[in-house]
Amino acid sequence: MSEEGKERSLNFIEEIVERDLENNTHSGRVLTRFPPEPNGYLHIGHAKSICLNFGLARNYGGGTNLRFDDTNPVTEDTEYVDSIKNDVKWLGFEWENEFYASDYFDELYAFALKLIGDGLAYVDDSTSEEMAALKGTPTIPGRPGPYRDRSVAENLDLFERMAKGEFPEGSRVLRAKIDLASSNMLMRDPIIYRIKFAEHHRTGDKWKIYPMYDFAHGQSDSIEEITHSICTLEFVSHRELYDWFIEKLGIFPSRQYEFARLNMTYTVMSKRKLLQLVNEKYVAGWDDPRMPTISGMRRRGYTSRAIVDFCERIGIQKRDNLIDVSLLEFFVREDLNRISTRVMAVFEPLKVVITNWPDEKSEVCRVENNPEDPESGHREIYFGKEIYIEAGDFMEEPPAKYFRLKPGGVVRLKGAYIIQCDEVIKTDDGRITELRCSYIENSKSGEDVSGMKVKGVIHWVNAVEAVEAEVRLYDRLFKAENPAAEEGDFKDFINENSLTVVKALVEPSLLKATSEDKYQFMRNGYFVLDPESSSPHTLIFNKTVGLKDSWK
RNA sequence: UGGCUGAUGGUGUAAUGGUAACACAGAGGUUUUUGGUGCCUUUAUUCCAGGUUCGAGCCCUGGUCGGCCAACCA
Repeated sequence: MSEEGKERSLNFIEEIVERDLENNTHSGRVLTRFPPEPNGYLHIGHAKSICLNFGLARNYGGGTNLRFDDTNPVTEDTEYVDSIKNDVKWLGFEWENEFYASDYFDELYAFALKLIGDGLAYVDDSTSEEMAALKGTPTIPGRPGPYRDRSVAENLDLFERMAKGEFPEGSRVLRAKIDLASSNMLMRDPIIYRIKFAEHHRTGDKWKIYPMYDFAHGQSDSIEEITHSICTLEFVSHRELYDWFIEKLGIFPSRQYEFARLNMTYTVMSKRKLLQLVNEKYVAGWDDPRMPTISGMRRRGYTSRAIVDFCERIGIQKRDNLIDVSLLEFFVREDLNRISTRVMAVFEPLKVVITNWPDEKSEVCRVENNPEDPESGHREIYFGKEIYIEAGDFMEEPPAKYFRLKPGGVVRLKGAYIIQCDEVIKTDDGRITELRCSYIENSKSGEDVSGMKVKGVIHWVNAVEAVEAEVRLYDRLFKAENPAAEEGDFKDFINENSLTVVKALVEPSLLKATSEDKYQFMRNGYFVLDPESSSPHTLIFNKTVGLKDSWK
């Protein structure tokens, strides 16, 4: 993937992998995993993790398991499983195996039994308040509770009966017996199993007890013989526990490494917050084009290539970061510029009548589909007596250096003729309703022998063949650069103008658009058909991102 | 006030004891039948204080500042 001749420097995880390869750790095998919890849709932060995990495997001849971390039946659902699989595939990655932590519930249960047998786990009947009180604080060590020294036999009996559903939810837990005085709070006898009677999306009502993250994740890694288990920084303090279980259980020594999660300006990146936006209807759903979700970005017209390029550019590190969303947009534009079909669409139509054009005459114009791609060919559009231009492309009293249309001025109609503005028609109250222009006869695009030099080129649509379309314009979802870091509720910083809907007139070639096709509405931005459209009668386009605009 | 972890332009990322570089963003120019693209130029960086060294962004010591940890979430 790196440019030839010049070697890309390795990030710290690649260095670890290369060192392991050199030392023949795990016989030179590299197996990573991507472990989402199916309780929400994937976002751009997950894309970073996906690119890391799958990219590592790809570069070092290994594989990546997709493993759903489904240990909490209360929040998880198959809808999320399906969306996650779809998003990973769309990003262009293939997993070695599709696994579920719930596949391992029997083994995990056996692991718990072993710990109890070894005197390393016990059943605690305390309430969560009592437990919290006995746990101490970071500066005050915890104290043992009354159940800590139960016999192995009693623990075994109680735990088996928990599993059978003999005790009510929340009445007892299984805890690892480690060190109540540890400076790491997670080592102060962490809960490893709790009672829940909820229906699990895969195991149904088979289980009445479910393992906690710390007693499922690392063990799942071990069972699959994952060599490099990569997660985000907030799990650093879990690593001590992760290693403790591997040692006490005597299972495959997977190793955990942590990197900084992605943060991006003007959005939020936690599933909890995104779920709130969905549930409280601030957005239309997880795939709302304003969401930082993979599905939202896809619907908005972002390409997987742009997202993958972005993830590669931002790198992997351990320091906290807040990445400028304009970097993502740069990669989106870069990709779209080379692949999108150029078309014309007018958002705020201003009627132009070509006075010296014969009434019924329609003339074909041949326009390039994509100047960046010689293979893309041309298409035909028709020029006629009555057209629409963008209202903003005409100014009655323009500032200096304005080189679009003005009274008495000339402008090139993209792909067609040069016109001159002869007359401005207004209502009584001064509103401009129509322009009367004349075209320059021998100035047609491609066969221009007029000798005129025209600085301005504007887009247009022919009144008789233009098609109406709804266009959804998006702005950032939040007004604050880092809403999650602001004081108070992040929702107070929602940008209430993040969606603007306009009616546009577009060229008829758009009638056959699909949501796979990427378009550039010339001089405006990149657009994609929304899946809600039912062509040909309700065309709906999403604005992916605007063109850069150096005119102000 | 415990433990863990981190600190390089506005934002990211490199430089692995030897000239602080690349990208984005900003500014300016040029080309252009998109005020797009391309091309060129430009602004701006090692948290602080000591130490080791011929030489420190990098190593050592001490500070400062940020993040994470006291869910029957992951």
